[in-house]
Amino acid sequence: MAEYPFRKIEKKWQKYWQDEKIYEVKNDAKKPKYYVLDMFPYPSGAGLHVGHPLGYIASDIVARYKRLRGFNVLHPMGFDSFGLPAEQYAIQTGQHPATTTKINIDRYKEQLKALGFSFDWSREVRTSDPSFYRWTQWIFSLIYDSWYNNETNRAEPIDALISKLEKDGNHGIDACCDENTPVISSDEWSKFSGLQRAQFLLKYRLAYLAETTVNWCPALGTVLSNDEVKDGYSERGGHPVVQKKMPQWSMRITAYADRLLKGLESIDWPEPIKEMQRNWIGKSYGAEIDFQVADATEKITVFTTRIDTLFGVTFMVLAPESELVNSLTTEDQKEEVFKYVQDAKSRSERDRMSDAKNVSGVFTGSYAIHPFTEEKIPVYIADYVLAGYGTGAVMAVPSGDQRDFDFAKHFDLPITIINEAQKLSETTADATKAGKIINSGFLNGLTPAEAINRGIEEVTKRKIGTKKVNFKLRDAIFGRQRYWGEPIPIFYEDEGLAQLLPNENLPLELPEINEYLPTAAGDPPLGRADGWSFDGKPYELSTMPGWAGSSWYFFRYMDPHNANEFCGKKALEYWQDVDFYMGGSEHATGHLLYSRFWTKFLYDRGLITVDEYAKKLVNQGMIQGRSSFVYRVKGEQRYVSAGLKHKYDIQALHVDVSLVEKDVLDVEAFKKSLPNSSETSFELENDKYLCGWEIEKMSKSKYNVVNPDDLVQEYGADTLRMYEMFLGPIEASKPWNTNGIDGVFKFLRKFWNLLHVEDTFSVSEGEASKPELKILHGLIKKVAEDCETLSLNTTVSAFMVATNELQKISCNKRNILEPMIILLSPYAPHIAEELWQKIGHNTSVVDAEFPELDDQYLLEDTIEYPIMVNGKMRAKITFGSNDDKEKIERETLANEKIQKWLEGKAPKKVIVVPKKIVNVVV
RNA sequence: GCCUCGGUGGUGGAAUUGGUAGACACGCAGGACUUAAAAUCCUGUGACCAUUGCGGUCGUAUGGGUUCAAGUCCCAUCCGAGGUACCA
Repeated sequence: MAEYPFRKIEKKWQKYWQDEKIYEVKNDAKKPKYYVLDMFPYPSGAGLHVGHPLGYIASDIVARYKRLRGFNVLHPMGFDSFGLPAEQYAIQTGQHPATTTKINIDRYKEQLKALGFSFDWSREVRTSDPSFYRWTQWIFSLIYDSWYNNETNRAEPIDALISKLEKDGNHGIDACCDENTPVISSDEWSKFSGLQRAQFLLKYRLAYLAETTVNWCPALGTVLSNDEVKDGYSERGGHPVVQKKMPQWSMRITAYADRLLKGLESIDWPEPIKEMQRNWIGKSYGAEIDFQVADATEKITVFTTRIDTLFGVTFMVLAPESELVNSLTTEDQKEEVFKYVQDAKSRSERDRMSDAKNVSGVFTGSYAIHPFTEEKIPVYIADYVLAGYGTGAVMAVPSGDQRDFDFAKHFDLPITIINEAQKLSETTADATKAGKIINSGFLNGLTPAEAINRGIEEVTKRKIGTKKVNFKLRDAIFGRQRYWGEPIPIFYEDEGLAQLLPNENLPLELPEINEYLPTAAGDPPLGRADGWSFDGKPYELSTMPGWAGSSWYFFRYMDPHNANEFCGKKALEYWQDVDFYMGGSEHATGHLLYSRFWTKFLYDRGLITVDEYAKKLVNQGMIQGRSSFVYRVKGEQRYVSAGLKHKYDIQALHVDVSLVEKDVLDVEAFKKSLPNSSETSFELENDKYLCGWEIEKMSKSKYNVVNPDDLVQEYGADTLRMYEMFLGPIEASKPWNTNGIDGVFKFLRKFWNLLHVEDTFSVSEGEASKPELKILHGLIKKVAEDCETLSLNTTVSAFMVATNELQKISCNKRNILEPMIILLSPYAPHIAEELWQKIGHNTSVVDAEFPELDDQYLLEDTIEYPIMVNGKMRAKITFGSNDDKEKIERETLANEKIQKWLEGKAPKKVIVVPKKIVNVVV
């Protein structure tokens, strides 16, 4: 068998593809378009590991497949190159983030090119490139210059709002805006000063500056968005995060909450992602109800989704941050309340969460009056009520809500049953919606669903409440107190009035600074830049968050070199949207939500033709590492094999996976890596040192990182590509394991040898036989189906089977092998290209046509009929050829044959399954 | 706690959606070639029993159910992964 010279082949074709610009794609309106997109990577210093390319390989297969199918395929790649790690590195080393970013990008590109992807590198984008971020800034300006009109249900230019204000004031304007926006008349508007107008408009702008409670990370010296905080720690670096009030640039994503929710119905995204976005948006239907405070003018407004439990309310609770706290606290309680509120303020988000099980709270001294029973109910303050959700106050129904229940038990407050089906224990409430309402005045006898409607009706009638929809979604904080991000194109007038930098001054490029730390005064790093001002008026010092550039980059690929627009009209009309988007599910509530938001915004402003940018999304699973362990006897320089470890008191240590093959440690190599190797001894089993293993996240510190470069060197890119697909379904997370890669390599070598005799290329010109055609067409069908449904792992198996079969019958016919090369090309492009050329073509295999499927070869020439005896399938009778006109005849025949077969068997009961027989497809 | 997926040989995983479970690959065992090893090729490989009769029994986390027929559908339980969390 001839060797398959993968190293030579892969080098040769990668050069050819680059030199001949094979993968460059034109905005060619004659062909139907297909846009295959990968989530662009953040170029980290560690380079690619084998987990990264999984998605890229799958999408590359789809891209190549679609190209064979006659589509004009856009398949670009770029880099999300602003971000924290480069800046952290800069702080430590003083190296400019741009420098390290460039080094990392070069390495990524080299690694990606070695894998033979069909990316059109001429369309590469980098978010940190001024020619790119000038358009990120431009979009920011546009968002700043817009407001959300609830009547038309879309974003509109702020000018439209201004003319409305000039005419009628803001009375009757239904818009998304700051909650505390006063109603003003046109007269008042006209009397406003410039500053007042600007401040007023900020309440409406979709990008706005406002005093907000933010997630502040002291260690990173910046604010973080909700999705960047995990369990009270920063996602990057794992530093504690606290709540802090400060003026911040924000984006009014809440204006789009409903449309972001509704849009999910129209896109083919994985259900878990949609579910996560739904939960994140968190729409809930309910009502707001006012509770009058006894002997006072104040009212407490609460939001509830369970107005049917209204008569179960026995107390009320305010958030510590609630504005009502001061006015409702009585003189006696002042000290206690003050202490509690201070305490709540000083605790970090993390502390509050870890403390969730401990019930805490304090009585204000005030009472509210239940609107229906007129009873006096105490008003408490507790930190389980969140200031940021609903009204920051709740009506507590201890019988139906666990938190209220715990609180009531702790403070010995009454608990009223309001549903006949409620079953309370000493420790649990029951939120049932099963039974009928009891003890509830006019709601008695209704089901909870009926009672909710009836309740809303009643409070509306009495003008003490209204139907209300609430969202969990918060506006997105847009400023970051960091250096390595897009500067926000805003400068400030003398009175502190924010002004947009005129578009002709974009891009506003990042200035050079001497150090990447906050200034002595605590300002962001940009405060260090000399002359960071527009005509002497200081620029905004914070930069944009990581998600800014990634929220629209997919449009830039359509027209990446356009110097006049973010993307040309023609390009947008042609490419429209992404047909196939591949990436990780970790971006569900970050990038994947923000980018939908920006898309809807751009759509509203008439800049694009779609309001969802990705028709189909596929999540590739995460590839975990398989860490290997050696076992050292505690206190000794002695290592024992895994099977013997139970005999000793041992310590498990990570060992570099490159020293381990099939769980057997290369003892000599391991010895070399130890400092005092001469004193080290090893206890083996069966002359081998066996390692233990564990599945963990792939990371440098666990010594379990498998680098694709090594595998490409050893087996070739084609083998690695097919092996990664062979590993299992693309969506599944799985540990990396190189053990099976030999099988795939053998397959490619076998395929190579179908077209070679010894080292000489050889195909025959004979007519293909029916069995040969059957193998080919079976594979055509399989590849086509699998590329559409993305079950790429089974395709690799199908290739192996087909190749084995062809080898067995020594088939080397051109008519069979030429189409097979085309079928193989999306998966193993280098070998396909080489064979394609050898078989006599002088164009690239990417320009080939996908072989046409001829069903006739796939029809069975025999049909099997099942014979059931006593409920078990006992036999199958095989007969007949597959001709349509014989169908009926055969069915009759089937029954006859079955009867005949049964003769002499004397069965007790015979069931012939008609469904199956009828269903046999001819 | 809640939501969403999952649980199939020694391992990764197939199974046309209700029709002979375990394709394909790894691993393992045996054989061929070799002085030998590696490489390569061939054969076997779910478990148990019978293997001088070509077979039988049990098997898709567990327990029930529907059906002539269940890995697949229904109910309950257990376990694992991911998401989310005082969201009223």
